[in-house]
Amino acid sequence: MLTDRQNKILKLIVERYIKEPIPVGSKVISKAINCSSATVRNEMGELEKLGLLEKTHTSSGRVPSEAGYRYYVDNLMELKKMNAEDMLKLQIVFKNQQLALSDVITKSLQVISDMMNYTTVVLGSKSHENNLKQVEVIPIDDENLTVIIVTDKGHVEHKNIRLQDVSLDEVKKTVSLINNLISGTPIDEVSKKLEFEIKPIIGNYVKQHEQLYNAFYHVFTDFTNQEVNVMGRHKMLEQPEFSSNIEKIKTVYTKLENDEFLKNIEEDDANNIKVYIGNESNIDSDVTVIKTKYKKGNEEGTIAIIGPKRMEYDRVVGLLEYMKENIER
Amino acid sequence: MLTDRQNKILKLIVERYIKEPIPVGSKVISKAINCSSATVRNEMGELEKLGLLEKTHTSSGRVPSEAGYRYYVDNLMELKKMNAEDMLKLQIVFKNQQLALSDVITKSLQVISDMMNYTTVVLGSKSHENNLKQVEVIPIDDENLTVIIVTDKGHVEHKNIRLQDVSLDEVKKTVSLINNLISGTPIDEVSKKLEFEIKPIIGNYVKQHEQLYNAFYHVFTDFTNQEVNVMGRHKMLEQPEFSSNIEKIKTVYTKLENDEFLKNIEEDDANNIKVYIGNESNIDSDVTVIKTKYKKGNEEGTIAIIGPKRMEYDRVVGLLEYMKENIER
DNA sequence: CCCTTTTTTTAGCACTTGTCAACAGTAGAG
DNA sequence: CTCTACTGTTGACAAGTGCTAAAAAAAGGG
Repeated sequence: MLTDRQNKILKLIVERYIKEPIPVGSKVISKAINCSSATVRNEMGELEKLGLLEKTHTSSGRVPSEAGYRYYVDNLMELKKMNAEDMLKLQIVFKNQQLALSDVITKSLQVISDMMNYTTVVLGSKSHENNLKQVEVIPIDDENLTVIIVTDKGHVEHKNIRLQDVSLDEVKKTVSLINNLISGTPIDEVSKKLEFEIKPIIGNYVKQHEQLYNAFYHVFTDFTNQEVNVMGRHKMLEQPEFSSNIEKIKTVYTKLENDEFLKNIEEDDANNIKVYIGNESNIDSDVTVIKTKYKKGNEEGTIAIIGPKRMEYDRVVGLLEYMKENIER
Repeated sequence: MLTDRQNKILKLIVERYIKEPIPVGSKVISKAINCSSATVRNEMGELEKLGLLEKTHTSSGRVPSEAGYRYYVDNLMELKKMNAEDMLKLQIVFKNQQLALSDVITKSLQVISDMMNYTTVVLGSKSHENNLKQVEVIPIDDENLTVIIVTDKGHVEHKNIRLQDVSLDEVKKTVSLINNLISGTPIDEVSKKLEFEIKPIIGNYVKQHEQLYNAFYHVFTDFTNQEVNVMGRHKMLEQPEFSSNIEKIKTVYTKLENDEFLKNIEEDDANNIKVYIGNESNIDSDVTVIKTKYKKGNEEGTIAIIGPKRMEYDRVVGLLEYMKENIER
């Protein structure tokens, strides 16, 4: 357990370092807490022994360690209220009644990325959690048609397919078969069910049944198994810890462009706000991910803010809380 | 007009520099053309006077200038045939009969990005060139529904909207009004026509006509005015000219993430393959864009490959020619 | 006051260029 | 056939540049 003074010092160091990424020395702190710099040095030494601070080299100021940030987030941080201006910007998006929920979320995270200068991510619900609700087709011309798939969680997706020598009537019959026989099935299992429950039936009355089956088969296997939306990737470039290290930029950017990778953000099923600091983020030792799940009716997903380890934790956590609240009611 | 020997030297320098980004000196060339290095130096001096070569500093080897690359592309380059392996990879995509054309193109450019290690871009046709063909609605639940818009160029898009206290019947009537009265209109002008031709009519029989009108209005104003698909942005990071210069990475990446910006690639309406070298690319002095339009039936768009100025022009142009051929037949 | 890191300075190395004088081959005039 | 003037080529050398590693100086904190 830390003393009050140690807590105070640690908090000061973390917040100062977040403000400006230069190691903070004992002098600056001593002024702020009315102690001699020597006293502060002793306390800093103690905090270093506890693994909460570290030095970049033998004789520099201290920098928070990963554990230091963790301790700060868990024990010292005071949530920051949003300022009126930022709140207004978000309310404009929220108040737009015509927008579907998923669009509201995407747009507001776009706004957040710009106002916080961090990268933001929206993850939809996974396909195995989505059940097929409805399939519709719209003919485009004699060869092409659009298939629309609606899931019970409100996820809608469309795909264009090409069919030769298949009549629209045959397609419509097949669609109504699918709607009657396998709606309610998790999207992931639809293609399997198509094979065993639909293919045998259409084999009897559709000439090009193999082709028709194949087309629908691919529509469902290609179904986005989880929507991933990343906003403001380049905000990461502005962070000084990256703009001086090309290798880091490469690894971070490659991960930020890999949807499959970003899906891992959702690994934790907790409903509250989670903070993954440095290596915990699985992206880079200098990256922090803050995320939360949201759930409104039967729609759910994850929103995340990605920034440097030196991120403004108090502002971001406060903001995410505000977002979650606004989404869920 | 350049002499044969000058052409030969310029070609050697460009190709060598493309292979490895180090200024090429007179010795290397002298070996390749059976001349003394002094002779080569004389010729190189001549080429520099003509503005085709330049030096990085007073006493370094020569590097092609922008005009040098231009001359190479226009006069010296011999198109390279694709190797069998690469061709096979693309044929797998092309041979997939069920895929709609736009999906074939996107997928094959994804493949190309991986095999060439360049960034690739697909631009769809612009919204003002697309005319509304058909609108459909699919009810999701009592508040939400999906609107599907189909254009005459085969572009399909769907949007989810929320309507309160509007009956499905009213929506369907409105949709059939739209289909009857304003299909054929350029997408850009649909919202205007909605106001003058649809709004007055539905005002008579729909209670929440304002809301209904607003929803459709936004569906059309939010219609993607041009689809932009970028693949393999991070390939740019691997290029040595960028990985040693953070500023360049920032500017290039910010532009590569800005869809509005990328749309400028299509400025030129030419149908053949166009090469924009360095500053001509409008992205960065070290970036080259090679692009071509394609047109198949009533679908059209632009595909582009973006790489360093030091890009393998012969391979890329050959590849784009192959792509264009395969798409258009 | 001591100590370590960081920055600046310095020196040496490897490389390429430009220049110049010598040289070889060619074509035309006498 | 020979002489001459000219052009293009060659080898050698001095000068300039960037890069690297080592040494020296400066800065900042304990």
